[in-house]
Amino acid sequence: MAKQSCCHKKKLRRGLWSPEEDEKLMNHIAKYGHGCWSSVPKLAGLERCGKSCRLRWINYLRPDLKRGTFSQQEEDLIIHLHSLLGNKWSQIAAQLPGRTDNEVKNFWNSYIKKRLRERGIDPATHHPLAEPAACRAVFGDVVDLIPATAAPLQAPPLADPMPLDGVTKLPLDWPVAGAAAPPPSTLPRSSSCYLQGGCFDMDALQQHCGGGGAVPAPVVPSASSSSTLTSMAEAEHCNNANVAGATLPWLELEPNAVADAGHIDSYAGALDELRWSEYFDGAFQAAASQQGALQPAG
DNA sequence: AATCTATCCAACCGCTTTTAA
DNA sequence: GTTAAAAGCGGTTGGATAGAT
Repeated sequence: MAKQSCCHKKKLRRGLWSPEEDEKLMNHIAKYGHGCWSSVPKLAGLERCGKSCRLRWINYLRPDLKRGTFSQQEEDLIIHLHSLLGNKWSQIAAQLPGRTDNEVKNFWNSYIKKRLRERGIDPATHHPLAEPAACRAVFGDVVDLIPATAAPLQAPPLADPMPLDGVTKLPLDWPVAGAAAPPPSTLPRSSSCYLQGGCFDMDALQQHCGGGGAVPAPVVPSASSSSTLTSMAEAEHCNNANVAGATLPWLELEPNAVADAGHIDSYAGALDELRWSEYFDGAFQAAASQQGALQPAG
């Protein structure tokens, strides 16, 4: 027989919370704090299990919750952090003030995942959805720089479970794909892929290219509103494209020329679309052809 | 207007980790 | 060192709602 939850065992209320229950829980915590969660329902006069109370408080009642739709910056940050941490929702949420792990997880599953797939990126690996063989054909041995794990952009095992906390509590106004990045010394090594405009590991790449500055300057997208989806594409491919001598077409676009702020959003959207279509139609093929040119004849 | 379908999100479930006795 | 309880976490489910037919 399947194990029953604590709520089942004690025949406690389940399902959605009523405003009255919320009020009871709020009042109790406001007066006494939560203390031991298992004792909260009894003390607060609720027919819920402590676990349920805790969840309700954390995900819904906490006064410091932000709620509402996620901003572009938050979205960027989530994607970025997911590429580093994987499905560590609590750790990702810890970098987003006022957001809960549940909220971030839901946002990822219902929105970002879909967006990434639409863009041809595997949300699980942050790699293009292209066939591995085709990918290798295009990117050649540069692909070897990418760890063959499920999460290629993932940081190395973290000694501190949450080093990001101490090192880079990233401000939400930080321009993820914008202008100057924070000093590299303040950032996790593995973050360079996004923060510096997109390399998996500049050192490794440099070595791969023979060192001595053979690596082109990192590509720093100029569009202020460009999403991390774009950054990811850059992070995923810019090295490949650069190494292969291809220039990403959108880099020449000048969003600053769009003076009317009211059109920024639609412009950004259009720009995003343009980048992706041009990227796959242009730079991708350019890289492919370049790669082909590098292959021994025959 | 009725029905179907897709989407979103709050809440639950069960497992793991941490803490206290 | 062992054990049980509590807390934390990530995956999943189910209900509400919006949009399409």
